[in-house]
Parts: sequence; C-alpha cells; structure tokens
Amino acid sequence: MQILKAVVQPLISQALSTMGVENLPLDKMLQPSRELDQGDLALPCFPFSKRLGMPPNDIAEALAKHVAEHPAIGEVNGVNGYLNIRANPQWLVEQLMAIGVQGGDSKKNRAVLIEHTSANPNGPFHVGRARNAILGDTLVRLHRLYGNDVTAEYYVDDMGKQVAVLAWALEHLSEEDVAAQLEGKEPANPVWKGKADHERVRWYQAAQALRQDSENSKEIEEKIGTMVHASEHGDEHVLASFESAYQPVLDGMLTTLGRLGINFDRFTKESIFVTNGDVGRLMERLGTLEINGEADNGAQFLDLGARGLKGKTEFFYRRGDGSSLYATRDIAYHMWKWTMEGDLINVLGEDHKLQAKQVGMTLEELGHKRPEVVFYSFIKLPEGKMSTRRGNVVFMDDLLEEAKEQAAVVVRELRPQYDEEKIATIAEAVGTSAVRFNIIKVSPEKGFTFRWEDALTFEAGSAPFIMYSHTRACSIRRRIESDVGPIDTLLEHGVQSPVDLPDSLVTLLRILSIHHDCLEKAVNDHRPHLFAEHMLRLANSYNAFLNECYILSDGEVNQFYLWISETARSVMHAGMEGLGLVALDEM
RNA sequence: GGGCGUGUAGCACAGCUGGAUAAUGCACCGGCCUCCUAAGCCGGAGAUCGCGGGUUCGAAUCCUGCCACGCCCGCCA
Repeated sequence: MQILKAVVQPLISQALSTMGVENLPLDKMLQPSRELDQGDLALPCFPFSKRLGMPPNDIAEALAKHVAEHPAIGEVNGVNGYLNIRANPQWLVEQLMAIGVQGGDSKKNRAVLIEHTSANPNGPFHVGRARNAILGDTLVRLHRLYGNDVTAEYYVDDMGKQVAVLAWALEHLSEEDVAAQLEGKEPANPVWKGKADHERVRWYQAAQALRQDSENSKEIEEKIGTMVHASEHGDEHVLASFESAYQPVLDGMLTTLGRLGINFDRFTKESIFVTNGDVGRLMERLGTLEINGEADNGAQFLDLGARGLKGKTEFFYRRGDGSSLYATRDIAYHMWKWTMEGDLINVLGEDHKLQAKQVGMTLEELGHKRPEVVFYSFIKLPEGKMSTRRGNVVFMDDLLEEAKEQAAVVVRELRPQYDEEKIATIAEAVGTSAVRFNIIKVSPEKGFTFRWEDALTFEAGSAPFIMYSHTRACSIRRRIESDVGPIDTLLEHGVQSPVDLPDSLVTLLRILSIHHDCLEKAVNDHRPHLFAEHMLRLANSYNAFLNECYILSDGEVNQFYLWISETARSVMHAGMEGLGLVALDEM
C-alpha cells in the first residue's frame, strides 16, 4: 500500500533512530503484508536484532510504542518479530475521496510501442497462437490504463516461404485440386464459409502436401524458391502477388481478434525494410564490425560468442547469395522502431528466445538498446502440441462460438425473463471475456494446456465473476435512480463516513487502496496475471460488501455505502477495460 | 550434448529482488435467498512447495547436484 507507506516510512525511520538504528534500507524492508489479516504493511525486525542485542519480537514491540501517532495509522503492533501497521480506514476513505484510486502520482505517460501477435497470415487463428494476441493486447490495455501512450503494432510477415506457398497455391491450384489433395482430412467447417482465413488455408495445406510428396514436388519447390528469392530482393511484382494472397487471410484473422476486442494501431510490413534499402545498408554495416565473419560461400555472420553468447555462437545475417535472413530484417525493423520516441516491448513465443537474444546483442553491438521482450510458453491440447497439419487444433473462431453458446445456456437458465436478443448480447460478452481471462490469468512462462471445461467456466475465478460484480453495482445504481433519484444529486454534497465501518467494507476499502499498486506492478513487470488476480479480489470484496451492507433499505439510501459502491463500480469498469473484459450493465 | 524455462493440495494456479500460519479457484463437507442480480456470500477439510546437499537468525524463494516435462541449438520464418 504505497499511499500508507509514503506516510509511515518516515515515522518508522524516526522511531528506529530513537532506538539507535540508522541507515536501514527501509524502503526495501517495509513491505506489503502477506495476509490481509496481518495488516497493510510489515517490517521484519530480524535483520537488526543482532545490532540492538535484542530479540526480534522485543524490537517489534518496542518499535510499535515508538512510532508516532498519525491519522493514517489505525493500528501498530509487534507480532512474531514483525512490526505490523494497519491503515486507519477513515483515513483511507479520505484518501479515496481526495485523490481517487490513482494513489497519487501516476504521471508516467511514457510512449510505448508494443509489438504483438505478428502471426504469419496463412490461416485462421488457433488457440495456440492466441496467447500472444491476448497477452499483447492486455499489455497494451494495461499500459493505457496506467497512463502510457501506447502504439499497438502488428509486424506483417509479407515475404518468405510461408506466404510464397500460399501465393503459389492460389495461383496454381483449382478448388478441385485442393479438394482432391485434402481428401480424407477434416473437411472445412461450413460455418466459416466465406471467411478467407478458413478458406485459403486449405490451399496452403494442399500446397504443403504437394511439396512433401508428389511427382512435381521438385518443380514446385523450385518455383516457390524463385518467388521467395525474388521477394527477398524486393521484387515488387512478386510482393504484390503475395499481398493479394495473404491480405484477405490477414483480414479474416483480424476479424477474429476484433471479436476479442483486440485491435492494432499500425501494421508494418517486413518487406519495407528490404525495398527501402535499410536491410542492404544494415548488412554493409554489419560487415564492418570486428566480430564479423564469412563462410566459404560468402555467407556472413557475427561471432556473438565473442560477446558471451553460449551454445551456437555464429549468427548468420546474410546468405551466400547475398540475400538477407528473417533476423536481419528484424534488426532493421528494430532500428526503425528505435527512431521513434519511447520504449519497445515485444511479445514472443518461447521458441524465439535465442533469436531475440541474437537480435538484441546485434542491436547493442550497433549502439542501440535492446527491446524488452515478454516471452510466453505455448498452449497445447491435452492430446499434445497443436498442429494444423495433424488436425490437432482448436480454432479461435470455433472456441468463441462454443463459448458464446455455453454462455447463452447459462443466461437462459439464470434469467428466463430475458429475450433472445439480450441473451445473445450477454452471451457474446461473457464468452469472449471468459476466453481472454482464462488465458491471461496464468503467468506467461507457465506451460498452458487448453481445456474446454476451463475456458468455459463462468464461476468464481473467471471473467464472468468480475463482470457479475460490476453488473450488480450497475443494478443498484439503476434501482436507486428509479426509486429515489439521480445518483449525482444524492452524492453532490459529499458524504460522511460513519464511525464504525463493517469489516467487509473495510476490506473493500483496502483492496481499492492497493489498486494502483497492483496496476503499476503488472505494467512495469509485464505481468498482467497479477492484475487479473487483483481484479478477482476486488470483485470478491465488492460482493462481500454488498452482502453485508444494504445500500437501499426501506426506501432509504445509505449515502456512504452508495459512494463506496459507485467508487468500486468505476474502478471495476476501468479495470475490466484494462483486461479486455466487456463491462456489461446487466447479465 | 549445450542453452533457456517449468515442477507448489485430487485438478488448475499465485507467491520466486529470502521473512510470519504457503494465497486463490474447481472438486469435497457444512451454513446463508419474505430485502439492491445466489454467475453470489460465510465457514471447514485438504500441501513432506520434484528429490538430495549447501548458504542464512530465517529458504517455496538464493547456490549446487540429480530427476521429470517443455522450448531452442537452420545460410527457415
């Protein structure tokens, strides 16, 4: 609890010096309590026990007596060698009224460029790919909530083998060819007929099969190789044919993401850095570096082992034929990104760790900073790794449909009075939010196994749980507006906090008071799951508050309770926005 | 073989810049709807924190060895 710490730390420092202890790293030692019932802040007294020649518990107790009184402090005590400080609830109320939940100074406002998703535009999103998009978009939203100026960017891989295969297939294969080639495999889902990502991926798959084994495979490979080569040398005709092949696929993928509330500010094509000469100039420059090396056929690499890289130390950036590699273009892309104000954050799968390291080291070698990278582990199915080729995939589109359907079943059962249109609206919001939350609530480095029953859980610990708390706050608001009068009028003259506050209200107050701390940590450490967890606690404490404190009883409004409820409602609303959950008024 | 990551109740997961009784959800047991949405609230039971050593007043957290799983080690993207 930063607002309390700011007040209390100097007081403790004083108390310590009267006891003869100076120069402690108090800022680091004074930490948020582990458990709510211990207090709000705790100072372990073990480290200076020797210096004082006293047992930690005696120090804690003595310290508790020496800390000066302050309106912010509700209770100070020494237990088990810890000095525990509990905030005065009345003071917390005053702070909330005065400065809101922002906790004081959040004038960060840095410019941040977040690159995420950037999936090859060759087929529909599956759940495995979606972790990147959901993680990336949540980072974007949380940075914005925090007050940063964010650009969300999709780096479009518009050259190279994958798009080349797609372009070749669309040019050379008829619908019949594709159908014949994919016979025996799972047929296209008719639900997605007309959605280019689902349709064109079949051409891609057919081409992949033909490349693998057919009498023409050698010929096909040569043709594709020529196209790739041309694209890597910036051949505009070939690049244009690639674009007309992948753009509808990309549009389909973006439709899926849009349904999850994921949008981008900018799309940057990889090929730009080839056609504008950046990549050529970069390779020239890399060639002059002292760690540059050259293979027999003229291919060039950097010896990153000389800079401490372990394992494979040669980092190739130029092929024997003079063309660039993906990583080379990535470096040019990053140099371009660094020409803009602000920090860079990339969201990448764990398979890109080595590559990211190579790119980062090369950037440093060139005098640039490394971008910050958030890595995530892959999502797999209980049957194993997701693979389009083996038909072992869950498409995002199918998951979202299923989630909506399951949510609709629940809504119909719980709210028989709602009409189908309303049910559909709620089900869509609940379904998509649940899917996002299910993925964002676990830390990125943890391996994730996708299970339908987890993704479609709507109980405590899920997005709908948070959404539900918010709708209850909205519901109360509506009730009061219709039965009593406008909320603004009710609260316009300020509210008086009662002397005795119910436990559940105090808990809610304390959770609200650390809201900003949690957001800050989630943003700065790139750990959105921490904020997701905090939102669950907030929703839980709001529910408990509602259960205990009747805002409206016998036609009388308790103004203070109403004020707390309204504060929580707006905080929940903003927090949900930050997680990409749809904040419904009714559900 | 080398590099990186993960291993915490039956299941899932938080805590990992060292600190108290290891948090939360599901499942399990028991309470709570004449009152603002019970998708809820309250309580209970359930954990040798992968295994062994070490550092420390104190280790899930740091070091080290081992085991299991994942990812990477292309002049692919």
